[in-house]
Amino acid sequence: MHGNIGFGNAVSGKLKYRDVGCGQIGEKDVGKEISLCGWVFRNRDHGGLIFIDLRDRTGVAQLVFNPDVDAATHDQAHHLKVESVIAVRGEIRKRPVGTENPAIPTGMVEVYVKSLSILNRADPLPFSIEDNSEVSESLRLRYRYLDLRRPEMLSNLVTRHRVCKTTRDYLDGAGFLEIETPILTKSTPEGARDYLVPSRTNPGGFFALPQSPQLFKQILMVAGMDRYFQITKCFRDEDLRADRQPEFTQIDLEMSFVGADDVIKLVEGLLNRMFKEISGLDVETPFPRLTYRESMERFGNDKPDMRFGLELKDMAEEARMSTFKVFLDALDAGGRVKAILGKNMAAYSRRETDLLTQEVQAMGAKGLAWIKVKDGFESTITKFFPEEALRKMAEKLDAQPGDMMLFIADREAVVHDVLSRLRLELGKKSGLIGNEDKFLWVTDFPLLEWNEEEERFQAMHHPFTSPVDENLEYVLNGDFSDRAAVSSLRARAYDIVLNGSEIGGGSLRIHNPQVQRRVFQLIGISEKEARERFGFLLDALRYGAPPHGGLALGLDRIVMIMTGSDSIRDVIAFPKTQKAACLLTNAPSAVDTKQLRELYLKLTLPEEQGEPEE
RNA sequence: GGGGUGGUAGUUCAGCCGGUUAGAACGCUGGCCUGUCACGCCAGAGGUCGCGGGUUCGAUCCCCGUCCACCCCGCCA
Repeated sequence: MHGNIGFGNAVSGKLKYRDVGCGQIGEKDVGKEISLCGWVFRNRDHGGLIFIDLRDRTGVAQLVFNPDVDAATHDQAHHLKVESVIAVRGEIRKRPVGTENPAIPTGMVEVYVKSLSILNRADPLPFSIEDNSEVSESLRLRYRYLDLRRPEMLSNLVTRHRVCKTTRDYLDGAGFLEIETPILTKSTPEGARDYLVPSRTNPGGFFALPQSPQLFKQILMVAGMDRYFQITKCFRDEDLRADRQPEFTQIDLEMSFVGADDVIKLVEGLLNRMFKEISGLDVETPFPRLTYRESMERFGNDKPDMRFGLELKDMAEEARMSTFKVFLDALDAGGRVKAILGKNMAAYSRRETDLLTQEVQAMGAKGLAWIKVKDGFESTITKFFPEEALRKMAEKLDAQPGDMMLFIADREAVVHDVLSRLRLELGKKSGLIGNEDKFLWVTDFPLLEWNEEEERFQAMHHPFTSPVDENLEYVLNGDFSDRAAVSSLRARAYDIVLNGSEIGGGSLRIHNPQVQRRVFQLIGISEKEARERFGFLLDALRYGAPPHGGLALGLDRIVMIMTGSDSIRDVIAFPKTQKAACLLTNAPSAVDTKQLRELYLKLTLPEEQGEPEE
């Protein structure tokens, strides 16, 4: 339980509600007369003696109502409803020998209640306040104030608070200023869909809620703030997942006159301290680093879970030794043949391998090739391979008898995508995932990625990310029609990955207006467009912009991992559903036409589904 | 936008291969109980089977549509 609350000073008018928290009484207090407040957690009415567990944020205390102490109070207690809020006054006594409860911190003592006042009588609850209750999520969200009474939810919010507190302490100590940036801001072109806010005072004009404070923090660097941070909400109007909310919180920071290593070192220090102070874990720094390229080659994605092996192995050489058309065709078409180890999967039945094949097909692969390793090699495709190739492949994968080798041959993107997902699944299934937290930096991201639909390049990180020094000359003077050259540009960007989850990312920014213009050009933003959308940034870069860079950490995801939560909703006090609705307040909801008129808005809803009228 | 899982008492679930009175546990209400801690015992109340339509003599069950929650793909620089 968190912190020592100054309950002794909690005075409202002349009435002193309570002396301490329920969880704070102990043997040291035996003999004292005190006041407690809280919620009726459990009610054990023996007719004569009545035991009530009184709960507040600090814990639980057992109250005893004895008719011999005060008959009227005892009678009152007889009618107490669960989750009612009460205040009691009574004497702390040691529990009789043999009736102590070692399961709770206050279990050695109990409060003999002399007087009781019911501050708020509770109706029967829609669900009970228990940690292990499996109530439907919609009910929990609708009655969030009840859900949050569960100790587990409280504990999650306490952890969240402590992450914020540690962050503020650490960054303050490192010379950072906490500065707020606007929530009503300008719509950005690249990236996620914006949440829009119409402007009454500027008819037809819209604010957007920030997807991140990116531009403002860069402007703060130009303003000479040197080191900025903020724990702030970001908004993205995209579809939700178990670890994604439409509004989420970032620990956002930016520093002047730094290189990537400075930012990385600072963040390693922050995370190290967080995990030490909150989880009691000593996270080793510096964290390992992988380049994007290496991460893709070895794990198939840019946020590998480093808690287990099962690395992807390139099998092009062995495939070339074979006469297996599927592999050869993939290679000839410029694709890849790679494999992963299926630990202890040689016993798979035909049915099971078929199921696995269906799975990878659902992920986008054309098929799955497999070779079981027993005394020899067993598969319908071994006949296409010389013995030497089979042995080499087994060696690369460190396959032992009893294992199975799993191959995907396709375009590189498909091979990596499918195998990385397969790797995760196999890791989980085989119980190979260790329980030690594994941090990782992924560096040297491509500057741009090709967008098939729009047939143009777009920024992989964001358009303000600096290219690496070696690419600066090309960015400033090169010929952008050379797609291969443009594709190979790399960014001074870095992501921080924890247990296979991207918990943050950042970069060194462009602080030269000419470079910024050329990058806009690369991603197909015209001079005119750049002016309209980012004129203020381009201007700022002309009036003394220091080299700067920073990073943003996903607070919700960090707290999720620290608390072992499966859902981001369990670490947010008032989260939204998968449809981005708030079941507590019923937002979003319709507004009346007067409000719309004031904002110069007219609705054009799809055909009415309410009244089936002709 | 697509795929999947679920929706039956206040809650968590069972059930009904279409049939007359839809069950359990917990909770709730009343009673009994002076050492419990998920107290115990006895009795009782409690249902639009998510919603709309269809098939049928008859639908909680079958069919179609729809809404809600969750998981995933697309999407999320």
